[in-house]
Formats: sequence, C-alpha cells, structure tokens
Amino acid sequence: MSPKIVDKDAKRAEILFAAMRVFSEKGVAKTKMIDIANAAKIGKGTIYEYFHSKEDIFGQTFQHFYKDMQAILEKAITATDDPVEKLRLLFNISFSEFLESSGDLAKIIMEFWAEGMRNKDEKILGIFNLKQIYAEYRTLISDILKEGIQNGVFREVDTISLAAILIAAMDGVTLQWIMEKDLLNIRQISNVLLDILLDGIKK
Amino acid sequence: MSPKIVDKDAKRAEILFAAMRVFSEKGVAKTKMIDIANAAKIGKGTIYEYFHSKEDIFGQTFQHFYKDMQAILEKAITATDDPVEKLRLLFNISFSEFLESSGDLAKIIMEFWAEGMRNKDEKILGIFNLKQIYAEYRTLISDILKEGIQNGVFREVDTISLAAILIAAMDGVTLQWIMEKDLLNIRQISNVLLDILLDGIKK
Amino acid sequence: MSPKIVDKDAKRAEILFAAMRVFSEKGVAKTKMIDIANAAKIGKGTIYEYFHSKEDIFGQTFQHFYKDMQAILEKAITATDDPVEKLRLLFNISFSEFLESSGDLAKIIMEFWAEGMRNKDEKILGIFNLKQIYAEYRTLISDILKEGIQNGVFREVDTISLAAILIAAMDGVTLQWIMEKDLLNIRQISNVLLDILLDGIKK
Amino acid sequence: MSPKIVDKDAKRAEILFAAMRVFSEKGVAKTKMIDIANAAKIGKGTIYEYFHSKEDIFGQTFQHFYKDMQAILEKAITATDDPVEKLRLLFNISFSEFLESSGDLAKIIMEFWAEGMRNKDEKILGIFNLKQIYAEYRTLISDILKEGIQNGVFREVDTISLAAILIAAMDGVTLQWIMEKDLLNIRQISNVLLDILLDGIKK
DNA sequence: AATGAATGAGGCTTCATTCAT
DNA sequence: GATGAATGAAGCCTCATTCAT
Repeated sequence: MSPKIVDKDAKRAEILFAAMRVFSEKGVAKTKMIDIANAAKIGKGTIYEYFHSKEDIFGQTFQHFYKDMQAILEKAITATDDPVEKLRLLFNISFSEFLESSGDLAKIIMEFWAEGMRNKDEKILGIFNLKQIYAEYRTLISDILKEGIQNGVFREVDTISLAAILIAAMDGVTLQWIMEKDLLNIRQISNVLLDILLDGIKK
Repeated sequence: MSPKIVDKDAKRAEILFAAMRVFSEKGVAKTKMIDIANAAKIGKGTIYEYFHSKEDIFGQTFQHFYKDMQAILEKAITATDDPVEKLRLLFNISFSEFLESSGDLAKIIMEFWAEGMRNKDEKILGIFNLKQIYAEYRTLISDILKEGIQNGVFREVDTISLAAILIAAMDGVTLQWIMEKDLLNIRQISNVLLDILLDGIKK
Repeated sequence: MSPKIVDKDAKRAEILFAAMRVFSEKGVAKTKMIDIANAAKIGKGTIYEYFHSKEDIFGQTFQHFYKDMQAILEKAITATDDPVEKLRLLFNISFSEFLESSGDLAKIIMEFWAEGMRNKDEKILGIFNLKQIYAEYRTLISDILKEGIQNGVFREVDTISLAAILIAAMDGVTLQWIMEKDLLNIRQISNVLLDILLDGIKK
Repeated sequence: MSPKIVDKDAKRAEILFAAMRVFSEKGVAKTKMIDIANAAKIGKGTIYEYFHSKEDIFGQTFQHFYKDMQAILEKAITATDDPVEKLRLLFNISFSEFLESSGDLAKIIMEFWAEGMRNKDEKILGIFNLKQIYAEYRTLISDILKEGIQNGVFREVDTISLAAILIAAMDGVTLQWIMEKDLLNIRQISNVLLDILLDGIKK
C-alpha cells in the first residue's frame, strides 16, 4: 500500500550539502546539475524532486548560510551581558562555529557577495537581499555598541559607522582566511585585530 | 608601430571597458558576448579580432585591475619615506584613485576573488593567481612595516601577520563600500579604521 | 471470473475514462501520466498495473471509441428494415448516443484522426487503422444504399461515393458541433443536412 | 564591412515549409527540432535565428494556412456576382488551389483543428482562435446566401445555419480527401455534394 | 495490489565561436 | 577589418517508466 518511505527533508538537506561542496569547488556557474547529482550519489532527475532549478538550489544554499549566521549572532549576543565580550564572541564564533566547521561554505561566500550585490527583481531580492542583511547586521552591532557606551565601556562614537568598521574587519579577515586557510594563523590575526579595534574604542 | 597598431590597442581597450561595464552589471557568467558587443557598439564577431575568447576578456579585465593596483602601490610607496604616510597613502589612494574612479570595476572584484581563489590549471593560474598576488602584497606591506620598526615608529610585531591585518581591513572596507556606496561615508570609515590600526601598532 | 477480475476491469475502465477526460482537455501530447493518475485519483505507478504505456492508453481510448461507434452502427441497421430510416438513425444516433453522451470524447476524435491518418508500423496499424475503419464504414452504408436502390427507394447511384458523401457530411457536422457545442443548434442542422441529402438521392 | 547577405524572409519561409513537411509526416508532437533542421538542411541552432520556439513555428504554420485560406475566399467571392457561382468557386478552389497544391499541409489541418479547439490563454488565442475563424467564415458564406435570397435564387432559409452546413460539408469532404487521396474521386464527390446541397436550397 | 521516489534518455534552447562575404 | 548568419556542443529540465517497499 505504501511506497518507499523517505525523509524528504533529510534528503533535501543532503542534496543541498552536496551542491554546496560542488559550488565551492567549481563555482556556481561552472557547476552542472549532473555534478551535483554525482556528488549526492543520485540521479540527475532526482534533484528536481527536491528543488525547482539550479537557481533554487543556489538560493537555498544562501538561505542556509544566512540562517547559520543568524543563529551564531543570536547565540553570541545572548550568551553574555558584557558588550566587549559580545563583540569578541561574535568575532570568534564566526570563525570557529561557522567558517571552520563548514569550510566548504566559505568559498561560496564570494559568490553570495557577488550575486547579492547586484540589482535584482523583487523575487530574487527576497532571497539575496545582501544590503538588507548587512543593514540588519549593522543595527545589531550598533545596539551592542550603544549598550557599551551607556555602560561607560566605550567612548562616544558613531555606532553605525563603527559597526560598519567591525563588519569590514570581520569580512576582511574572512577573505584572508579563505585565501590562506593553511598559511596564516587567522585565529590569531583575528584576535589581534579585534584587540586593536576594541582598544581603539574603549574609554 | 604603424598607426593601425595604435588603433587596435585603443579599440581593444574600448572593448575591455565595455566588457567591464557589462560584467559588473550582470556578472561574468550571465554576460553574453553579444552584450559586450552591444555595449561596445561593434559587431559580435569583431570582438574575436581583439580577444581570443570570453575567458580571455575576463582575464584581461583582471590584468587591467591588477596593473592599476600595482601602479597605485608603486605610487604610494615611492611618494614618501615615512612608513606611516606610506600606509595612509595606500589606504587612501586605493579608494580615491582606484575604486571611486572606476566604480564599475568594483563590483567585478568579487568575481575576481571568487574566480581567483579556486585551484586552476597552470594556464589560468598564470593570470588569476590571487594567492601569489596577495602574498606579494603582504610582502610589500611587510617591508613598509619593517622600515617603520627599524625607524622606531612601530612596535616589534609580526610584520607578515600585521600586513595581513591591514589588507583584511582594506578589503573589508572595500566590500562595505561596494555594498553601500551611497549610505555610508566610507572615506571617513576607512580613515577611522586606519587611525585605530596605526594607533595600535605605533610605539 | 473471480471478483478480482471484475475489479480489475472496472478499474481499468475508470482509468480509461479519466484519461479520456484529460486527453480531451489538454490534448494527448500535453497530457502527462501524472495528470491521468490525478484525474483517476490513483497513484502514478498504479496506471502501469492496468496499461503498458501511455501509447497503450491512447490506443485503448480509441478502441473504446471505435466499439461505441460499432455498436451504434449495429443498433441503427438492425432496428429497422427501411433504408431511409436506417440512414436517419445512423445520423441521429451518432449525435445523441455517442457524441452528446460523451462530449469529452468528441475533442479527442481530432487526435484519433490526426494520429490515425499517418503511416504506421504494423503494430500501431492494428489499432489505429482509420483507413480500414472508414472503408468498412463506407461498405456498411453502401450496403444500406444498395438495399434502398433494390427497394426502389433510391436512384441508381455510385453507392460507395455516396457513402463517402454521407460520412463526410456526418464528420463535418461533428466538427462543427465540437467547435460550437453551444451556439449552433447542431441537431437541427444535422437533420436539415440529412433531409437535403436524402431528398437528393430519393427516386 | 558587410557580412553575408541573406534574405531573412525567404529563409524563414524555407524553414517554415520544411517544418510543415515534417509536421505533416510525423505529427507536431513527434517532430523534433532536429528533424526540422535536417529537412531545411540547416543546423539546429539556425532555426532559432528565425523562430522563437517550436510552438512559434507551429503557430506560424497555422498563420500561413489561414492566410492562404483567406486569399482563396477573397478570390472566390470577388470573381463573380452570382451567389451560386460563388459557392461553387469556394468549394472548388478550396480543393484545387489549396489542398491539392499543398498536399503536405492537408495532414496538419487535423492538428490545427485539434489544437485550435482547446481553451487557450489570451496569447495563444490570438493565433489559434479557430472559433473566431469559423465564425467569420460562417458570416462570409451567410452573406453570400443572403445575396442569393435577395436575388430570388435561394429559398428563405436560416443563412447562418446553412452556412454551417456548407462548411460542415466542405470540412467533411476534406477529411475524406486527406484519408483517401488516391482511392476516391473526391473532386467528383465534392461536386455531387455541392449539387445536392444547392439543389436543396434553390427556389 | 498500490504507491511515489528514483531515474536517465531525450528534447528544447542557449550561446561561444567560426567563417563567408 | 568588420560583420552577423550559421553552427553544434553542452546544459537544463521534463516525464514516461521502473521498482523497492
């Protein structure tokens, strides 16, 4: 009576991870559906049981990345009340829990950035709205900074601009890390950079 | 040496600029040869009189970007003997002369990064060897830092790591700038960031 | 003979009717197996328990149509001995019992015709041999006409050609009926046409 | 300076005729783009220089058929003032100039009918609006009949219904002709039928 | 028997590149 | 040199059919 029972969500996730691996290896444009199928060890047609199109897979890859990032931010800012500590957690967790754990994902981030920064029609903007994501991100960090200013930990500064600086620093380090995962001790670099930045804004 | 050669070079450059405009607007993968031809107001077939392939155009776009960058670095480090001033020039010139002047180019940088960070066969590596470029870049900045240390301007630091930090900061700001050209006063942000960083390593 | 066989046949018929509905709505080529399955409220795979292939379903749809037509012919020519009445019954029954009762079927007739008139390999010819069907049809009507001539009801005419004319008239009216089920009073048109035709051949 | 000079319209027509040949041989659904390309002795991709899609080709095939028909009607109704003669011309020209001259086209008519009688979205309706075409056709013939009634040639009849009958007769004969191009003397059949019909409505 | 998940052959279409003019 | 018409390799996606449950 009943057909093969499959955990559709689990399989969808499997395919997504396979796609991420291939995307990060070959780049989105040069990835063929058959590559994803092979990576997932399924037939070409099976992919379409779980995704509408290649574009859809790329979009969901981004969603996945974004949700992970959200979770990390959430975790970081609720773990402690100390603004300084919050920023340090943000910096550290980004690398340890997000990038290092899914190193594959890292290389696609560039494609997210490239894709996300172009003007899109409404439909795509709902998925790839990097501008909005960064705006939210700045607000979140700005709030932490305001806290610190209120607590008397930080100097009076333009919190939004400073948030942009912190994000810039994180992204920059991310780029370096992607480029030279092995050669540079990025963890240390990241810490040094954060120390300098924190030092610069502390009262 | 004949006038024709000059014409050829001029036209090649024209096509290259047209290509850059389209690349930055639609992304490299989604740019068709016909788009470039239209943008350059020439026939589709004419492109092949000046370039071997689409890949070739993309490669030369990168070369152009790279040469511009080289020139800026050159200019910066020869303009003064003061290491601090050299770094400041590096930061400022990057934005004023490079990015701001060819805003179109900025959006393709992501594609360079995305493209450049994948493992390639020898032929491509000769063109898109980002790792090597960044390594050179780090060496150059490291040399400035060493100068500063010798001069007693900077503390004793791991110059290569610090170079990486400075590059990270610059790249990060670039990203922010691409994303929010209008909203954020990136020039100011970049200066603030540099001040903080310099402050952090000054003796 | 066991109840299962009855079930099987009933279900096969159900699927066939579902298929006919969808065929007539979307056309055979644009009908997917899943459409038929949905229309029949069964699973996609179940269809294959009752039919070998989509082609098979289409073939059996035709067979069904053909058997209905045969039955109508049979009914018409055995109901009375009067040749004129036989022809009138043929005309009328065609519409009342066949087309009007299964209006869905009507739209597929075009596909039967389109499919049936192409040269086919042996296998298909056994199912879709329209030429033969029409030849039989002509013979049957020709026999009625011959009867009428012998009885002195009809003039001496080329019975095969006249049979073709009668069939042409019926098919033509069918087409009009399919096209404008609602606007034209086809029943009346059909009667008028038949009256004219009969009048033309009566002695 | 100038590239290959091609009469685009001529080539488009060539491809269209090739497509019509293949359509009529294999049916639209079973015709592959490569079949059309081969029939036209061009490359697969070349088709797309002249048509948007397979659907487009089919649509334009229909347009072509329709324009031919229009021209025939025009020719018939302007050639004489005698209503009876007009109808006879309509009947005869349809076969001699239209069907017999482009026998290939004939077999696709079924597909036009099948395609044209389904409910379509606006876009397709603009191309395949068979209902409207037949309505126009009926009006045109109805006008001829009205003329004949005014002239006292025809009895007082429901002209629209009679127009439908005449069209039905023509279509029916067409069908027979498609089916048995060789066996039946359709020209004669068509004349006999028309004679009977005219006789039936003459005063 | 019934199901729908899985499959891959096959079709449509795109587009970089070629080449005759 | 310049052009765009022609091409076909290659990729995305569909869908009839299979088959494990």
